[in-house]
Amino acid sequence: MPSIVEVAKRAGVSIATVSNVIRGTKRVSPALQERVQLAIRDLDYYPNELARSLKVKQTRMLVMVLPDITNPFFPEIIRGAEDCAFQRGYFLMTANTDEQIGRERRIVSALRSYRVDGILLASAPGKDISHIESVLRAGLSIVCLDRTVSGIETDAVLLDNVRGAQECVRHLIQAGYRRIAIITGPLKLLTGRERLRGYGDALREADIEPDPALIFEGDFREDSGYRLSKEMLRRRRKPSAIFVCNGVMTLGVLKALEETGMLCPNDIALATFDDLMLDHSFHPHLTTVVQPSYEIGARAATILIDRIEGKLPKEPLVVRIAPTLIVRESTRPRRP
Amino acid sequence: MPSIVEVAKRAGVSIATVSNVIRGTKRVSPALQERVQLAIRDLDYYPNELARSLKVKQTRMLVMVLPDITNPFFPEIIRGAEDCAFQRGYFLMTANTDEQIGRERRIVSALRSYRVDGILLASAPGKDISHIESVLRAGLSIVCLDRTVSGIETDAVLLDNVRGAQECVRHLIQAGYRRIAIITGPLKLLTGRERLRGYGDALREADIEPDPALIFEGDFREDSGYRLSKEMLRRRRKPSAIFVCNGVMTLGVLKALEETGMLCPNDIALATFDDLMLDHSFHPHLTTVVQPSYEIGARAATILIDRIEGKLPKEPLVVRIAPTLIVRESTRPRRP
DNA sequence: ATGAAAGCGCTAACAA
DNA sequence: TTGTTAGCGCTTTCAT
Repeated sequence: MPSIVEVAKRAGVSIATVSNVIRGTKRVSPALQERVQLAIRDLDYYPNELARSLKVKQTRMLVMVLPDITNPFFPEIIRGAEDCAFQRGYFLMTANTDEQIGRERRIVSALRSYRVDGILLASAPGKDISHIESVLRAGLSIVCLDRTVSGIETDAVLLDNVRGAQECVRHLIQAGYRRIAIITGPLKLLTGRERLRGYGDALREADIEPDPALIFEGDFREDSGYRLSKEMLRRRRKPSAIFVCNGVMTLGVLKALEETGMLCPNDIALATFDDLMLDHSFHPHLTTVVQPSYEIGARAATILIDRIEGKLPKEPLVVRIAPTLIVRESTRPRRP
Repeated sequence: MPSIVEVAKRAGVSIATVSNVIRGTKRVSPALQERVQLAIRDLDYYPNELARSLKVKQTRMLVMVLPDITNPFFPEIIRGAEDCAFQRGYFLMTANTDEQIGRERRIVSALRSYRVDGILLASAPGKDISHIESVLRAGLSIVCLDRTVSGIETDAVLLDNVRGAQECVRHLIQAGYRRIAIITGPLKLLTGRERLRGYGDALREADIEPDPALIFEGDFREDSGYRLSKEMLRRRRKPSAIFVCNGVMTLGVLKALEETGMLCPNDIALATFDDLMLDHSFHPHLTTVVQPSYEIGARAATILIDRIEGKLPKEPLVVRIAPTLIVRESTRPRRP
């Protein structure tokens, strides 16, 4: 790999001149420009970003740290963030923690050593958040995504979970359902708690007292959807509708319904968070709270870069993004 | 961010000593070790990997470049590669090209400037592959994944596509189907061509002459699955079975079946590449050629690192991974 | 066992 | 306009 010195030699100029034509920092005569460009091409020269970063103390590198790259909810977020980063001259990559706080710590440490400019973080749940605190103290910018790290004050882009859940359950009520069960996310996650709150709000709004026997705490994984719905369908007093708090769990619920031989929406209505591309193939099509994932990613990246570039006031900025309810057949109005 | 100098000062030693205790390169007396560790902790010091990399000319950074992070086929590959990389002391991240060769070029350029040690590449299709050639010439290691870049000789980990398709179609034939249609991938992709070949091989093996009217060239996207199966189902002489060459297109096929009111497997049998987690929710469960994605990722990373560390003979190493056929209800044996 | 110092490839302040 | 040079934070050779 040639260095700037070799380029300079070949072009017969100083390294400062090479640097100037590359970065356009200073005026360089057309003749020299030409010669330098030629040398660069001839040598197939790529500036060493490590050296540059070392000098200017910024890498223009951003990393999105995700808990579970397998969750189909994330890819669009990445795309949104990537597009935004690129437009503003940053480079964005992705790293995966597998929901393990230990891996998250390791990754964050590595990113610190690589001196990335900023981190987009959907944190794995865990009580030991010292790695986040210390990275923040060190002056690295972090924007939380989808979930916050509790106990940490930082910029964040979150879905308006309460509202999404509320609108969805409200719709179920209007469609004539009253015994509405919920399969929540883990209640140690803010996301989990907020969606449960929206559920409760909608019920009380319609003067229905939330029934603890209809509240099932899942963990956002497929198996919990399966297990919990099996359990609820075994009961004598079954619910007339289920509201599932994320898409992956819904896969489990569908499996349980199939095994139980229950038909949706005739035997039981179903509404869920997250579109999983199932709408095409699964029958009936599911009523869904859709998150604008691309926008979430783009907003988060925008805030991160604004923060890095010092364009934001000191206080943490927390943005709530509104979801959209898409009504489909799985919640067809109930025959009276 | 403190530097090694500050650590040295605080510990009252030279920077060489600090470096030695961090890297364990040389013996350091326990007393000094202690003092250095303390200083590191006190200052919350993270070694500057940029500076280190600049000096030692390696970053221990690997990047997987993917064409479409939205395709559920990739996440497991990432996990496999990540685990392997981590075990061997490398750090792996992911970047996304969106199937656009232009983006791929930009990303590869950036990675070159960042001086990453190696690239795992599932290349976007495109005829201008100069960026790959030049990066290879520069001595950077690349391992191709899932698809090769045609015209380039480099290490690769590929699925045994011919065999996967052949076994699948062979199974259909044994189950009593004879008019078997195929929805292929883009035939400009090796993957697309190989799966078609396996299909043909299986037919000829059973003395069935492949019928051009049953061969439909798709593009691995959902819409082509939808469109092409609509078209074939409109024909007077319908096929008795469809073999779909990837999972995403199958979503489209299912949609078409539903709209046409055709039932599987009674009206038509269905077999497909790639498990999309649909097996739980979609009825009937689909006969599938499953790719061992995790293993593909892990193998690729292993080869890449071995290559980087000079442990491989000079010739490109091409590994074929065997898929597994999982037979489910969608290809139930035909009533005679 | 410890330290001094050169140098990795670049930018930017300064000189010419 | 162009060039010289110090220095970014680290590793490593060579003295001590």
